[in-house]
Amino acid sequence: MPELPEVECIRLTLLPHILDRSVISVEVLWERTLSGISSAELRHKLVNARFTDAVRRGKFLGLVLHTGGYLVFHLRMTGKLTVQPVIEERDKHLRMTILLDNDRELRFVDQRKFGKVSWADDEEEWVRIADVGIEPLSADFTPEALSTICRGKRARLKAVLLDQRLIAGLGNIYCDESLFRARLHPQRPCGDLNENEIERLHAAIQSSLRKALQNGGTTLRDYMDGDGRPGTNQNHLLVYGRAGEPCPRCGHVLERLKVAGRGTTFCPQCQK
DNA sequence: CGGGCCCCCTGGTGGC
DNA sequence: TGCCACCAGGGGGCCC
Repeated sequence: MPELPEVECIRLTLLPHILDRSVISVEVLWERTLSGISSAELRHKLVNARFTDAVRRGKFLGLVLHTGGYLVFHLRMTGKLTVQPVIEERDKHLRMTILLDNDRELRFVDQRKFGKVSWADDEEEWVRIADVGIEPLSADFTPEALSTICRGKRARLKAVLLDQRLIAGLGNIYCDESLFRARLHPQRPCGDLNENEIERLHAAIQSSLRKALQNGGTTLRDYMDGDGRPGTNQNHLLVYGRAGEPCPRCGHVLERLKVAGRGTTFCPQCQK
């Protein structure tokens, strides 16, 4: 499940492959992958346009064209974006492919069909589509900023961390990892945190995301970067997917519950 | 405001 | 070996 670190790794690995490449043709194999635009319209926007940049907001990836337009991706659960030689065999879950001017294709593969591709005519529209909260690795994300987000809220901590309108890019994996690192219970009412707990949570969010970035993302089943390579962060997860195993901090058995509709792994001993 | 549920999907799992 | 119910999960929508 691509979250902020995975989308960022895809952005970084994709960029050198698409930079200054022009679009020859566009093929949409599953029309419902598109959101807010038809394949005919998208073809019209893309053919002969040249990629100039790749940007990210939360889990949204924007590939920028020289026309000022943005090809916008949200990978949701199983979306994958790679650039590969056109002669290479196509995955059976290929949903869209864009032929570049160097005999390579930008391919969007998405087994579960939850992923979405959309289009923004300009930066303003991109900002409107990728309308999410503060970037947790930006300079703006200070303990004070986190405190403001949490203040007065009665919602559970995990629900707040998962809310993309508040903090951008955290999904189930990095929520559980961050809460464990911060030694905070996922069901704690958000507004109850004291200053020290806010600081712990702030540091934990940043360190779990930075570590995942360093490790090239977490590959549980599907994730791969723009070069088609898996990440290694799955070997460094502390609690996610480890229910029933001993807590790496205290040895108590890690437990699983449902919070905000998501499977949640935590240590009942360490996380208060 | 917040929680719960459904829906979109597919493939893996476990029960019979 | 086969069949089928069930589950996971990001996010939007809806209801209470």
